[in-house]
Amino acid sequence: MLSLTEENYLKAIYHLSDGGAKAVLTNEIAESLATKAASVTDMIKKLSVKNVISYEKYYGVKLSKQGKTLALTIIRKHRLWETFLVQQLNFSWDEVHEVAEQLEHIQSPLLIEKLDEFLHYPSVDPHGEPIPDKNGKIKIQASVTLSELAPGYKGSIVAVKDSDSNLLKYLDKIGATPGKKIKLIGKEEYDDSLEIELENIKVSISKIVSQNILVTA
Amino acid sequence: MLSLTEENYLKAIYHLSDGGAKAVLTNEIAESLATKAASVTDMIKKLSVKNVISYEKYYGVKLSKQGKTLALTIIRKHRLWETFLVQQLNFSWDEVHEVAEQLEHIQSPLLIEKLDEFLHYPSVDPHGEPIPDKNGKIKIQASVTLSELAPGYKGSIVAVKDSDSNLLKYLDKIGATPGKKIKLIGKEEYDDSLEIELENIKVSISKIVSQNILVTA
DNA sequence: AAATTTTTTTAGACTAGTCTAAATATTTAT
DNA sequence: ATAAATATTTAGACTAGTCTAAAAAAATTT
Repeated sequence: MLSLTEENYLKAIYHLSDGGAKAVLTNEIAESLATKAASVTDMIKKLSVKNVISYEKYYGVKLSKQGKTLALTIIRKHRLWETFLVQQLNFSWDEVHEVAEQLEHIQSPLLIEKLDEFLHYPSVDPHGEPIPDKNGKIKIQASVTLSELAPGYKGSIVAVKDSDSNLLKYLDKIGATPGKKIKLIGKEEYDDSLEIELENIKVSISKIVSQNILVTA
Repeated sequence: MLSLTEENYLKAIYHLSDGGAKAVLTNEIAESLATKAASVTDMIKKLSVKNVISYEKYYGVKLSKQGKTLALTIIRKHRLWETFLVQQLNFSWDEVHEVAEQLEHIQSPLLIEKLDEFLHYPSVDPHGEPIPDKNGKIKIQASVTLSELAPGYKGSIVAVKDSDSNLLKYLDKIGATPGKKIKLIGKEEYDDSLEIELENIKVSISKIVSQNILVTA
């Protein structure tokens, strides 16, 4: 059984390691959790003793199989709650992140089972991110960030990476939400801003925004 | 802003003081929270500094106006979540207490507003207990415990006091749920057990059970 | 290859909440 | 009214999680 803080560390490590694929550095964790490297070192030791990560001094951290499963459970809960908040309680997609950060720590497997059923077993959350099933399996939809593509591309929006409320409000305003058809018209070499088309309307978006939009590969 | 622990103390004090009516002793709080009197003394000092209770050494604790409001907010959240779990997620009424104990600490006024609306502003929870509205107002349904009444009484069940899962399962089995019509047929002087009638079926219940059933006055 | 910079770890201190054991106050019984 | 019992508080210690400052290791630059 993990404490709330331990769960947050595990989740951060999962995201920073691209789902457990690569090792994560102490400083990366510290930055992501807005804490200090010294605190991270301490927590890493604790998590290591609990066998949810493996840890080598001055090297970094990798999730163990068990750690990965636990991280996926937390992410599953987070995304199911976000889905509930948007679909059932009429939250807008930019309002749900902070609340879901709290709800994801509620301990009750039965609750999550029943919530999943209530929502008819959704496969993606309101931001297009996949929801792990109860065994931790994720259905990955192949995607690339819009910033990696060249003019001429046609496809549709899969997901939005960042949960920042201002970004989400902006994307909502220009109609850039998961499922929408999108065309890449042009690219400005000077600042890498993109000219895109959404439902026959052309919009220009900055590089940083384009890096947060995932589209069909 | 209160910590989770502080919220639990406040809630315990609210219940033990009959809604803020009377002073509560250190030992009562300790017993109710399964902690030690010394810990209670420490916490009492903290809550006192925060002006949510008033405290006199060797005397006890009373809720301040602000403390009462905060306690009611927590109770409102608890009972709304219980209602959600039973009505929407198909929990049985004996399964909801522990989960609601966690959910009641989620901090988001918007969430509670939306949940209340989603549930169509319920006035009582699945156990018949009244749900405070957003201003902390409670609609009290006049009631007495079954144990106080004499044979010949006819009325209906208002609420069940204890949240113990085994009690609730038992009451469910004999059909003693809020709203049900009930008659008091007889009383056994030796052990104060009662003969009652629920939907034309006679059942005998023990004194301790009768003390937990609230019926219309 | 040595010097410098960056990253990570250790050492020691702090807060919230808890505990045990001892001291003190209050209540109850004689 | 005094003794005994009970309740409450204080004192000091412990854990989880955090921090700053200093030490140590690794990476980078020259």
